[in-house]
Amino acid sequence: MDYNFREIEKKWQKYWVEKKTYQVEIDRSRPKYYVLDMFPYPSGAGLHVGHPLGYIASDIFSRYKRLSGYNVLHPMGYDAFGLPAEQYAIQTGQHPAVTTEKNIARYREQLDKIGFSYDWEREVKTCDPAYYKWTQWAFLRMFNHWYNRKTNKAESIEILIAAFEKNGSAGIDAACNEHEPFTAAGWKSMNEKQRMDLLMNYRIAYQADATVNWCPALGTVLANDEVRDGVSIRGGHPVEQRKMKQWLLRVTAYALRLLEGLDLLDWSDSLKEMQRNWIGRSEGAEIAFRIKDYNEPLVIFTTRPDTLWGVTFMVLAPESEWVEKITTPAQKAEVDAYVTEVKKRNERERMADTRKTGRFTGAYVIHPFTGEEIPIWVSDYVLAGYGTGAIMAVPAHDQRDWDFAKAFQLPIVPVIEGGDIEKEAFDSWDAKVINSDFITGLVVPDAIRRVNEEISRRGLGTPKVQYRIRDAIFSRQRYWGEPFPIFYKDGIAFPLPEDQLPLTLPEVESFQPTEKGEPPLGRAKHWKTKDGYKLELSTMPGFAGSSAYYLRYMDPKNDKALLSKEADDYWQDVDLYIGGTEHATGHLIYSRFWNKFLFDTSVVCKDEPYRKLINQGMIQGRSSFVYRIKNTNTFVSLNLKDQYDTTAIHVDVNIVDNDQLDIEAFKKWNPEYAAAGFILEDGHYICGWAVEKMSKSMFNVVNPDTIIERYGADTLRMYEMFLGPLEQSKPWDTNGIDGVHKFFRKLWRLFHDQMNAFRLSQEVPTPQELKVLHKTIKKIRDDIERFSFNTSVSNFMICVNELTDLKCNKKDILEPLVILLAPFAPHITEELWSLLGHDTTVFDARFPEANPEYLVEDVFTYPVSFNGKMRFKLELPLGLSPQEIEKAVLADPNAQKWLNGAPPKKVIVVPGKIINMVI
RNA sequence: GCCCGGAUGGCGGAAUAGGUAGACGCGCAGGACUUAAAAUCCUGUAACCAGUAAUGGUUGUGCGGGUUCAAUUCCCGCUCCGGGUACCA
Repeated sequence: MDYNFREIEKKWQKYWVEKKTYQVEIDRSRPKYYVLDMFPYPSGAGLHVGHPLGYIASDIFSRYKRLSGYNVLHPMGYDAFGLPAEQYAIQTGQHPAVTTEKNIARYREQLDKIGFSYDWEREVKTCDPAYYKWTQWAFLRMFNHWYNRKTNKAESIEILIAAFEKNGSAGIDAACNEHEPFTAAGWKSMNEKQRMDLLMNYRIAYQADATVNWCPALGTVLANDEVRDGVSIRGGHPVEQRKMKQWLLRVTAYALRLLEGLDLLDWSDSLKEMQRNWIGRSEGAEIAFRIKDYNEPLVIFTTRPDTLWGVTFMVLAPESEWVEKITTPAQKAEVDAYVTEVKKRNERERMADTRKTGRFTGAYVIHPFTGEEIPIWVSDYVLAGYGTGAIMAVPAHDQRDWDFAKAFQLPIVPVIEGGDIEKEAFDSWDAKVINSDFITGLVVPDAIRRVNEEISRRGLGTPKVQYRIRDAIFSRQRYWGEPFPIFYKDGIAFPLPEDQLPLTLPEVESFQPTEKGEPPLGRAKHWKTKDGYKLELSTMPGFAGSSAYYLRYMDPKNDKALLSKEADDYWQDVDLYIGGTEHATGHLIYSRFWNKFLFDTSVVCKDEPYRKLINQGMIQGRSSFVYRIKNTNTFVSLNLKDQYDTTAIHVDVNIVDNDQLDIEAFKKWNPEYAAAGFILEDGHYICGWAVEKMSKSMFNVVNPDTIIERYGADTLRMYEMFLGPLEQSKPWDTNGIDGVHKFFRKLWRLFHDQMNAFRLSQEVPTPQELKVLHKTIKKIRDDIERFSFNTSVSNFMICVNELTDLKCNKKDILEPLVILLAPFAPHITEELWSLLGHDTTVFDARFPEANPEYLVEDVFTYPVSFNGKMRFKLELPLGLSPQEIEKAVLADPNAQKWLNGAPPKKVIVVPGKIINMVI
């Protein structure tokens, strides 16, 4: 074999480990560059060819940066806590730590075969106590900080306590939960429990009652996607909405900074837009409506105060505490029954069902301007968690209110000009307001301003900004996660001292909840502090460990700090982050929040963690089908199947090559088909295909190991890039892989003679050869800089094709080419580099620069167009002026033919580009 | 419903700043080498029309308009596909 990729790849992978080629240290003589991949959750299924797509791209960029003189940090690790391992543990009794370790080993083996330049000395695993010590540490810091809205940052809780001692709650502007104001004297008179309860309203990591999906039979909180039709997917047990004490992170305090920070990031617009929608800033006003026969007003939030005169009813969320307070005795039975009914359904179901239901409470508010009585209803189309959990309904101009009004025959009063409110609600920003007292005749934005002024003046309300984003529920009633460094004394939550971290996950004999309904940690023996106080039983969610992992890579073995000042100062932030869009609103929000908190508290020097971010597209499966004639064991080839009545059956894509079925392998694949008959076309069985999600059940999973075994890692890497633009989703289709593999063989032959002996010429290259090389250098540099790796592969092919045509085997041409290709195909290039006589890695070389001198052209073949259509080509010297070019073209017999004797109306000459004549 | 992408040969895709549409690869067809096959190499390959042929012409980047000497590229209006999000007042 000429190009022996198996031997070459094994040899260099071993070399890299032995020589520690990819180990990096702080080196102030070189600029840093930090390239990060979103670390994987090590599932039991291993990697399929879709997973490495982003890793290959980031690896190419890392190697390119290294060759360009940067000190590149390119680490990898595992997001190792998580639900699948725990579910598996419940089913099989195997400890999640054991299965996780096994899966990690398998991932590592697969990753190593692809030839990545990770510095494995810096590997992190979120389930490692040495790692999660710092997750717990960050949680404690959040517990001990509050958010000061005056300074716009997190500050120590001690500062807050000092302020309380001096002035009570007066003068404090904090992101906090609602509570009664108090004086300094009041504070001083409080006991410890009262003070701790009060401070809990301020902490950035705090405990509060939150509405969750609670499954009593399983004894745990479930995520929305684990519940369907009011029962748990696993086991079919009923699930109810319940308010439960949970740990939360005050992400909302950072809403504005998370929103505004986006502007400076080099992320795709679509991703930023997703985050903006998730944060969901909306400007409006809070308006107080006096409740008839009641002292306290009902406060609502609206973005359209201009529609105040169109309000015909009010609606409360079923969970609103107002419901119980104001419902009249006559309505009570009906309302209670409704609220109970609604509470059985989770939020997701309520949102999915847009039919309007509700009940009248019997109570009324008084309209602040007209003095009219307006009925108060209760309905589940109003969400408890947004705004104040109550709305003013304007059915003429809000479709949801319109639907509700129609369902319950409530009046619909138009206050905005235009539209047909008989058919649907009407909404407009540039229409005029009607029927509305002092704002009648104003356009909507002016009307809003005017109403806001008036309600402020009369003390009815204030302009307000609402955010859709909510504080993150941070506790799970689960085993396989980070334990909280929290203990309870007399029912009060206290932080564990920092020197007792990490608080390691205890052993339990079962991963099920306890009989009392406590989380699995309730089973742990001695789950107490040294002094005998009970420790928190819930654990942290999946996003805890992934929120600051990029920082830990900078200084992974530090046992004194999350990272040293020195490491932070040198590595700073992630220059390039590559990963999937699925983390747009989870990890990427939490991680930014976490980083901003650490920034506020001077742990890190950067306000944003990920400067540039690229979302690689998903690789979908390309399923293959065989067609069985109904009620037979005979299969008919794709193009003949219409002559029969057939059933399409998924067939393992690994026994299909270029859509041709390997019939022998097919017979062995499933005993049912051992005796099958086949109707062939041209001697082959051709399979049909479809693009579907890559999954076991579709038999379309392709494992990178299989591809590497057959073609080598360099071919896999290049082919994944060749498939199309990085950010686009595309099906995995091996139909083109031969072309890439042929490229490597062709490249190999440039360096070797017919006997496969390495043979290069020392001759001085011709201008033509230099041009091919330098043209390629320029293109590859451009391609890499804009992450257009698919075109790089094409350009390498063109280069090798042209050098083959020139029969060029000159060292001065091929040596730079090797460096150019090294980021893409590290194994073959290391081999060629060493054959070239070097005894160090090719990655210590310098990336070649294009010399424009070799690219200078003296002639250009002009496309000559008539009315924009290209008709013929004309070669002219490049030095000519537009006038000379025009003269030369008009003199050409080809032009005369098209001009047909008449002079052109106009001639456009763009030197070096095009000639266009208008006739 | 709303937001964001996308649509180019038989297929994946290219065209980076409005300037030769279809680079590169696959597939397919024909040929060379071979007893044969594989591998390799060479040639051709958007569609349609005319011609034995070289060649010539017409159409053509989802659809309909527009701007321009010139549009895959910019603008307006649609269709379809993918993703995100959804009673957020």
